[in-house]
Amino acid sequence: MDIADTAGAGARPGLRERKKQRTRDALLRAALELFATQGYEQTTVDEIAEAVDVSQRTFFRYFAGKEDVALFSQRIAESHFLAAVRERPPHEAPLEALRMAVLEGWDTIGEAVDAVVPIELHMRTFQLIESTPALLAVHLRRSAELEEEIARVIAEREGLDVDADPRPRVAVAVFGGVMRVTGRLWGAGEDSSVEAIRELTASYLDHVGPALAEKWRTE
Amino acid sequence: MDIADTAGAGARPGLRERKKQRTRDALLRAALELFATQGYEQTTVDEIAEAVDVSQRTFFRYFAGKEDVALFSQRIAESHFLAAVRERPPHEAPLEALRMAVLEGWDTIGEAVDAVVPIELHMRTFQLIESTPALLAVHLRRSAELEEEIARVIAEREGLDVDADPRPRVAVAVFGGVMRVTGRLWGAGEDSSVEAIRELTASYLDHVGPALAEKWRTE
DNA sequence: TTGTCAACTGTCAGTGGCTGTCACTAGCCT
DNA sequence: AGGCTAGTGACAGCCACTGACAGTTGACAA
Repeated sequence: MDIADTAGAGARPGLRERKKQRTRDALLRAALELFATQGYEQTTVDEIAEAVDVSQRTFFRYFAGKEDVALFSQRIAESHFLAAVRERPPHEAPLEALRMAVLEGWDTIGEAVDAVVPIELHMRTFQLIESTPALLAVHLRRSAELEEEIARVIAEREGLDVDADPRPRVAVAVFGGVMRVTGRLWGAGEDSSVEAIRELTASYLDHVGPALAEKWRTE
Repeated sequence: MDIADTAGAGARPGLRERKKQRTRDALLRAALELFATQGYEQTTVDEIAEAVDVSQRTFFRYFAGKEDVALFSQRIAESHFLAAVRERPPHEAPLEALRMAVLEGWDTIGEAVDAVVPIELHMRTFQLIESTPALLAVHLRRSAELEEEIARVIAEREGLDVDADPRPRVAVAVFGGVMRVTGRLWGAGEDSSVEAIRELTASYLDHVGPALAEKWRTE
């Protein structure tokens, strides 16, 4: 038994492991920085690798592909949100739980992401994704996968079988639809702050009821 | 003035045009057939071109890329659905109009698509899209674009400004969310018939109300 | 009919994302 | 100290896609 093995959370991984972590980190930041300044398509993998002074081959050993780097911090945000949903008190109605989870997710996104990437860069990357067709496509597919997971969580909360009762998936799909619109609109807008998308989300969720009403005209 | 010019709808385009049409058609069918039998990723553009006996370069003159061919008949289906929405009587509530449009869209999908591709092949391709990550991603992005267009149509129906009132986009997003789930579930299931997805769609749309309810447990 | 023009096509060369292979270097562990 | 192996670079190769150029073939007028 070794000291490092007993050090618990503060365990210092070996030199090899630390080096790996540094390389992955450097690649990630270099990539996002390049994407943000030159655009995604205008940046080649060779450039990213060169900026970190490793071979292109090594880049592909750390990331599955160019898209993978671009969407890396998004993945963290996704699991952050998923965790928030799981922690919602069981007495809340499904849609209320989802609503609270996103809002709280946005409030605490900083702590979750900052360890890997500065939030400001994360948000700029989010905007980049919304305006880059190739990235948006993959992002949407992954969102669909996330929705499936969330649907299972909701079903469990309510003690239902996802495959037997359509409501979990429908509820999550409805919710996901609204999230997508807000993401798009936020990305197209000027204000790239976290607060901006948080408020937009809250506002749009409030309009789900009215949007489903039979008659929209009030007079 | 030429006979061909006066023949109206039955106008016979020149030989050159006919040849082009035949090539495009041959490429499309060859591609879909190959995709259906070997899978999308296992099929190279060279194979498709070779099957039609044209150069690879020519393939790219007809289609923007490999994805483009795979999603070609989908595009027709999309505009078919969009047209159906536009033709809905103005007295229907937004969500009702959307619901009717899809259902009617499925009922008449045959006439719309068959001119270019046999429906059976079209439906098989749809399933292929759902099970091929790269295609699904692009499909979802295009669906998002379609939603934007539909939101404008809905806004116009109701005499609203899309950018001022959130309801059109929210309503369409909700609807789109449900459509996506049904598409996914249908794709994962056994029955690849048009009727199957039509019924699934109708059923899931009926569950939007219940899914948004405060309490799901009835007892 | 013939000749000119423009559209369509094939060939070739090249870029960029991505993968397999293999030899070599450098942490790790005894 | 020395063997083991994870991690890396160099190289070769596949595939989607693009630009450039030259050859071919319908379209159209003289």
